[in-house]
Amino acid sequence: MPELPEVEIVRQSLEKKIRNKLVKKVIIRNRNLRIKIPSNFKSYFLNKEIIKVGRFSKYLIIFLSQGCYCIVHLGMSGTIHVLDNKKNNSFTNTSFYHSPYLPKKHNHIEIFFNNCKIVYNDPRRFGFFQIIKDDFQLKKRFNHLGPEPFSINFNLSYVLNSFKGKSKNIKNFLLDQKFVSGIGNIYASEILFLCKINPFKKASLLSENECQNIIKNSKKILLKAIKKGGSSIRDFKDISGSKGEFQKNFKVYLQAGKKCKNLGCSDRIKKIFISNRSTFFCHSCQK
DNA sequence: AAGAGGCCCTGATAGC
DNA sequence: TGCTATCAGGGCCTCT
Repeated sequence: MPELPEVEIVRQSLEKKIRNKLVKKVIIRNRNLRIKIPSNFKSYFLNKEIIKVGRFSKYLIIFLSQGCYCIVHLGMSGTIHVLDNKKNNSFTNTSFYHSPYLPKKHNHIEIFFNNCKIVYNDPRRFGFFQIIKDDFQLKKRFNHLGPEPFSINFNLSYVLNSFKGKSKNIKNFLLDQKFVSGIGNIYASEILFLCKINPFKKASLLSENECQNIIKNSKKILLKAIKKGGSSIRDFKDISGSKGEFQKNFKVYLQAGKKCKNLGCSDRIKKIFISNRSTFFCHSCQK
């Protein structure tokens, strides 16, 4: 589900809800996420304050008082829900008003505050919560990831240098988090359509101008998606259950068989598979 | 050693 | 209705 824009939407709404709040109670219902929840997990949250909620790439970073962090990754199907406690008097489940958006199954983690609780739901359990004990470990944790598209380090010389001598196609490069972090399968297709570059094209064959376009349009697409509240296909919603709007702006993703949206093009969008990931493009516009 | 593919897991949907 | 097959927004691991 979540690429950088969706995670950023979750971050923004989550921070408003839990910043500066004290954790009163934690319930773990299923420890078997992608990274197993350790037995001492609760102690890092209990009676700690949420200093802020940050993000790098597709990872949320919960800053906990006393210098610890909790990294949250939503995997493919993870969602975070906030439920307000309008009675404000106890921590039993029934004291929280029912949220119509909260699924009945797969609510693995619940973190309680005085007047609300957050619930982590993840049917496929590809996501995780991971405690990071200090700044050094935090830096190390993200060491293998490339710059975000917004970073000044994601520039022409970096891109040209990364592509040099490589046989990998550009679609796989955009999905490679070591190269650039935060782009996933939806936005990779959208970016390449905007750049008019064929997803199969070997990155080393891209012109300087095409590389500039990749940089420019990666920023453009992700920023626009954030502005629209992310993309909601299937089940992405923000923490209060509102859907994003960017899926209405998809030019190629999930548009197989439909007419290309470029003016004057009468071709239809094709769906193909590259490295087992669905890829959408216009054969006429993307060379 | 770069790069492709399999795999972790459950649910929704399509087709019979 | 109910079975089976396929696919899904990620990322790590293994094999070639």
